[in-house]
Amino acid sequence: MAGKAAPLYRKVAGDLRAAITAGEYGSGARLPAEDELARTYGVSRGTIRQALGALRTDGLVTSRRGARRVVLGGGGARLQSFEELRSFARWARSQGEEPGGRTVAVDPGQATEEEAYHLRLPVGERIFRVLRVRTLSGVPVMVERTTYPERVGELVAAMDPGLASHADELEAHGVLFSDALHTIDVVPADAADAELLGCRAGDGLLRERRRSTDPAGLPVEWSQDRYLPGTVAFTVRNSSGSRAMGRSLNGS
Amino acid sequence: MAGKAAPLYRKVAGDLRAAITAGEYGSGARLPAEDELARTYGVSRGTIRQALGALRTDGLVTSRRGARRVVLGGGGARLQSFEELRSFARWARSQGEEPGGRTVAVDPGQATEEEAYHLRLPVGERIFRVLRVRTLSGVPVMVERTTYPERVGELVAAMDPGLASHADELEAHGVLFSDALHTIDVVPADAADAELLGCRAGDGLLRERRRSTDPAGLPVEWSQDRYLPGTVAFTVRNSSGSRAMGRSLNGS
DNA sequence: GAGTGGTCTAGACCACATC
DNA sequence: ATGTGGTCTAGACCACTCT
Repeated sequence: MAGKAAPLYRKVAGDLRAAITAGEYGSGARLPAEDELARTYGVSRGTIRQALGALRTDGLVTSRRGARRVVLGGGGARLQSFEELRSFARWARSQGEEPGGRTVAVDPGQATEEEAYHLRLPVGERIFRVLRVRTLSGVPVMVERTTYPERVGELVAAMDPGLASHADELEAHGVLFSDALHTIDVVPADAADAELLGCRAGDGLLRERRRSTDPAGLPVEWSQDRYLPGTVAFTVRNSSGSRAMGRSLNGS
Repeated sequence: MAGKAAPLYRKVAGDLRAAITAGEYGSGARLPAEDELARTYGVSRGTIRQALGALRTDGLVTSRRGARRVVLGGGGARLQSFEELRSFARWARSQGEEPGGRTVAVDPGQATEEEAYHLRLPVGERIFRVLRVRTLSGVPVMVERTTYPERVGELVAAMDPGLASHADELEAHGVLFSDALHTIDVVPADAADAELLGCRAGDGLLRERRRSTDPAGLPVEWSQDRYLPGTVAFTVRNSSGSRAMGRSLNGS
């Protein structure tokens, strides 16, 4: 079964990515020139540039006008290359971990001002609040509090409480996750966190708040995840050219 | 004095960005088609696409084949748009805060295995370790432990201990920061952190570890910053198309 | 001065959304 | 059926790096 034909530039990017991680181009090595790559792959320079652009935002190579591109990545060691927007379950599987989830509560309700703001709904609109505990290989590592707009919440409410991945199930129902804005900080565990995660109240937890939207720009979730210290870390790459990250004051 | 001529696509991107934040296109509004923008700006469609690509990675607009682009950003409210790779001092100033710094210690030494790995140097190579306390409006908010390769460390060692921005000074000496890989997690404060930040040992601190490289791909610093809870949060955007972020196991 | 990446153009075809 | 964005081509000129 042939998959849906990938664009040319993705094939080229995949090839180069593989060549780099396979060690054909070590750290600090210089890539072939764009014109040369265009000849060897039999495509135009524009396509090569599109592929190299992807490697650039992945942080695998640098580029500066006038000089050959230089390989940045792993000096022999593995530097995990992260793709796309990933749900907890998908990320866990990609790490060779077994993701689990237990839905503690699903409550319909009316949007507070904060929820309404993040979901772009009128205050008081019907929403669903879901509280879940997420596990890796059976060990609780994260508490997830998510607010869904009604149309999405209804789907979630109907799911098996032990389902490992809500995201997969939602996509099967046509709810797609396209863009997300994340805010990461530290917050003390409250009583509920402490009980669910088996830590002490007041312990510092790694918090990720996230608003996700579908391809049309409609918010599909507003979530607040709290991770036990030492279980996960977040990684971000950025470049002078491709702005992808920032700090912000307070946790507001 | 005319500034160095900005590329066309940046002007277009700036124009559109301004139009969006000025409210000409509210949240959910549809942008003009690429062809129309190309005509109104008198440039080719490729240039328009380059500009729109920048807005896309900024998280200002979505895009899907077949449909007009949709504005994502703030529903009337300010959604701070972060640019580029920023030093602590520059970021603070952009937030209207007064950044400060106090260099506690500068020690020449030999690279440990970890330092050597991150700076891509042989173990035992000469490096400089710098310990600084960073303040906002005079209040300590962060402890910064940075390891520099010798050529950079020598410059830092010669700087005024009260200098607010090492990055500005380094750039003036031709040391440029181009790419960075950040890892964010939570770590308990040690005795030194507690004293310098005025918290208790064991308190959870927000930790950012960072390796920065120059435009040629050479590492220029390996840093570990520890922030007092509640002082800063990190924000990240990502999309299905432009991969920019990931989680990783452990803090290793 | 030769090589290389950054920018820009003018056109083409296709897949998908929308009406 | 039409409009729109995604992909691709083939050229061009310039700014910069390297030697």
